[in-house]
Amino acid sequence: MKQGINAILKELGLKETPKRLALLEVLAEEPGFLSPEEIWRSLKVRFATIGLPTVYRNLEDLANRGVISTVIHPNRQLYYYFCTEGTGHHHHFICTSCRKVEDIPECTVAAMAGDIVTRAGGKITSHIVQFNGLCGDCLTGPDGGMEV
Amino acid sequence: MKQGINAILKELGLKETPKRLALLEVLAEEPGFLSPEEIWRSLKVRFATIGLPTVYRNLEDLANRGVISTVIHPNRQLYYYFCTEGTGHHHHFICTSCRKVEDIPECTVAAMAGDIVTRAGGKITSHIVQFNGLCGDCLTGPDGGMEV
DNA sequence: GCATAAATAGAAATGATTTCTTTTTACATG
DNA sequence: CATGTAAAAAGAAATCATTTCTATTTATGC
Repeated sequence: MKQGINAILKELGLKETPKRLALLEVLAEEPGFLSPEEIWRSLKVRFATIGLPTVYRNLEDLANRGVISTVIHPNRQLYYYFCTEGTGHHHHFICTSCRKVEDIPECTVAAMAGDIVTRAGGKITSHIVQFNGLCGDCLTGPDGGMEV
Repeated sequence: MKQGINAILKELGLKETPKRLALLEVLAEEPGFLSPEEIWRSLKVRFATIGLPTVYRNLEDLANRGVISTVIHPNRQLYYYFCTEGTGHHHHFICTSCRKVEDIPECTVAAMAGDIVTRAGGKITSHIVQFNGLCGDCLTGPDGGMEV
C-alpha cells in the first residue's frame, strides 16, 4: 500500500514528505471519514511539530487531485475520506453516526435511495443533489461566466 | 403574494413581524439566491436598526419549515432562495455566475445533467450527490443512531 | 554536495455563523 | 382598548473552522 501511495504522489508531482505520507496512512487506515482536526491530532502523536495549516493544505491538495474525496456533512464542516474506488467520480452514502462511507453506483435518484437502503439496511435522513455550473445566458453572454 | 405569505406564516405559527415579512419580500423579488449578508444590507435600507443575527435566525427558521430553500455553494457558504415550486422536496440547478436557480425533476443522475444542459443550455461544472443517514449497524445497534 | 522550488511552522487574521443578555413587540385574551 | 406573555429583535461579543503570511526547513534533480 505504501508503494502505491508513493507512486501516486510521484505521478502527481507531489513531494514525498514524511508528513504527507503519514497523513495518507492515517486516512487509509480509517474506515470512515475524518475531520482535519482529527487527522491533525492523530499526526501529532508521531510528529512533535505539525501545524494544522499543513494538514489543511495537504488535504486540499490531495482532494483537488482526486487522491482523497471530501464529505459535505450536514453540519457544514468538511471531512475527508480515502476512497478505495479510485479517482473516478462517483457518489457516496455516509453514515452520520459511525461515519462509514459506501459507494453509490449511478442510477435513478429515487431508486438510489431504495438501493442504498436495500444494500446497507440503513435509513436515509437527508440527501443533497445539486448541480453547479453556468446557465446558457452566462455561458454565451458578454461577461462569459464570471464567478459571482 | 403578500396574502399568501401572511397565510403561510400563520399556518406555521410564526408571528407576522415587519422584518420577517420584509425579508420574505426581498427573497420573493429576487430571481436568484442571496446570502444572509446581502439580505441584511437590503433590509437595512428599510429598517434603521436590524441585526445580522435576526436575518440568520429568520432564514434558518423559514428554511427549516420549508418556506425557503438553501443553496450549498461550492464556496461552502450558505445561500437562500425563495422557491416557487412550493414546499415539496426537489432539486436545483444553480448558476454560480448569475445565481439563477432552476428546478430539477426526478430522473437519472446522468440523464439529469444532460437534461439540464438541454433545457438551460448551460454547462455543469460540478455537482453534489450525497445521501446522509444511518447505516444498518447504527440503526439497529446498541447506541441506536447517536450522531457523531 | 548544492541549488531551488516545494513544503512547513507558528502566529495571526479572517469571516461566516452563533450565543448571550436585555429590550421590544405581536397578538391572544379579557 | 388595555395588558400579560412568549416570541422576536438589538447589539455586542464569542466561536471556530479555515486561510493567510513570513521566515525557515526540506525533498529532489543535477
